[in-house]
Amino acid sequence: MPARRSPRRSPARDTREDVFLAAAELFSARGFDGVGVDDIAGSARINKAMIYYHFEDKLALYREVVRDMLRAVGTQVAEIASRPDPADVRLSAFIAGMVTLADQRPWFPPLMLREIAEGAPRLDPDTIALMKTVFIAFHRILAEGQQAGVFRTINPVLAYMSIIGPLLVNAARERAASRPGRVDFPMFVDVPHPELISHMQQAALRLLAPEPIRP
Amino acid sequence: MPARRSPRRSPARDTREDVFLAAAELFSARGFDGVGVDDIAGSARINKAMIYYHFEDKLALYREVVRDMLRAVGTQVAEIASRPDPADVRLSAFIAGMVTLADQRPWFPPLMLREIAEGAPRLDPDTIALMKTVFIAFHRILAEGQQAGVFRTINPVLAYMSIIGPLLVNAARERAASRPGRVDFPMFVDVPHPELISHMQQAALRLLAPEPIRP
DNA sequence: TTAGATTAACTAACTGGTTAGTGGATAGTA
DNA sequence: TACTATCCACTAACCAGTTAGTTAATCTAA
Repeated sequence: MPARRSPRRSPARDTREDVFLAAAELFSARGFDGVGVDDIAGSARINKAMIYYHFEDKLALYREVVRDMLRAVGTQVAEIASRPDPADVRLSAFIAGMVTLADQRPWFPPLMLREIAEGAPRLDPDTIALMKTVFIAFHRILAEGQQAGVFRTINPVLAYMSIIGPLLVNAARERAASRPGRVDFPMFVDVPHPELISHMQQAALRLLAPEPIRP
Repeated sequence: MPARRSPRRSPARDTREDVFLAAAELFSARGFDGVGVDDIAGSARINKAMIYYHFEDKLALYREVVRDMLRAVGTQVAEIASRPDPADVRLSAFIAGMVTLADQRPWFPPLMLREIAEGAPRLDPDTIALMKTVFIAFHRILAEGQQAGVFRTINPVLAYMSIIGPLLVNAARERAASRPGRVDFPMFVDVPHPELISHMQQAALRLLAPEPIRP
């Protein structure tokens, strides 16, 4: 029998990793329901069946992407929160860390915004627990800063929103703008990361400063 | 010529409106691709074909939801921006107005976050233009405040993100928390709107205050 | 003032295309 | 040979959109 199969892919490639990255990219851009398993297979240049060989199903693949990203964020911010530095320094590091993580995993912000928008109905309890970790790390910095007198009294949830909200929205906006087929929007300009970081650090410190702005 | 009649089988029920509201609710919760036309029909308790009787197709229905919402936001913030009040007063009104609008059209924030996350690839130029309107209104308040010396120099895009980011994320978070099948999250607590408004107004004024926070 | 004509509003059942997931075969490797 | 990685071809379910036909409110004319 003559072999009618197409040639095998070179073993140097890590198929599982290829699938993961393609899935992260696509889920980030179009959401869970907006991406077909065939799309992922095509983007990763592998056969669709390989996805089911390496992952249980589409949902498990999606969860793995989200879990990977939340694990990275969670461990990093927990480390920052437990440093011996003063709270305002740790807060600045928290912000810089978030920007860096969004740079390393650019699919993180849009994916996160979607999960917030729909109340994370697809995530398992373990992954939800990782989301909590990030808030808890922020809350620790805030509470210790308040005890030390460098931060004012403030609703922690609102403070958290005021910091991660702009970071997520800005990152998602930039990412969407950089994708092909983007929309012409005066708002869709590039902001250099150093400028973004110092803006957000300044905004956070102004938000939390104990004295009123105009005595 | 005889006047065109306006027959209504059962005047108590407006089918088109029912479809619109069901679609807004579902698109907001699950996104364009996460909602089937059958879902909308079922939720509105009408036959699926009626959706195609009242709207061109699924995409046209989606666009109508987004356009309605952006029109309301656009006209309201344009009106606020053109008031004779000082810039800081207008900025506070801008924030209060956004919260009120999110209250009247609760599907607005999640839908908007999704559109930001994916770069609004489904929206037509007219709808995009409405999005620009909102930014332009904010920009006008900011620029006039800077000229009057009540606001400091700041990147307008970052300032915009710093204000609408928390508003959108917070509203989406609250909405997701109130939906059935929600997730248990310490962050998912209710924040009363007056508290939210005054927090965001204070945050915005602190962000834009000309003097450094610690002289 | 009533018998038909007209039309908006509606329904049930269908169609053609798509999608998540599978079964089974093949090839490289230890 | 046994095991792992890979691909082809298929299926069952689903989903956007259509079609043919029904119902009832209003209009027209004798």
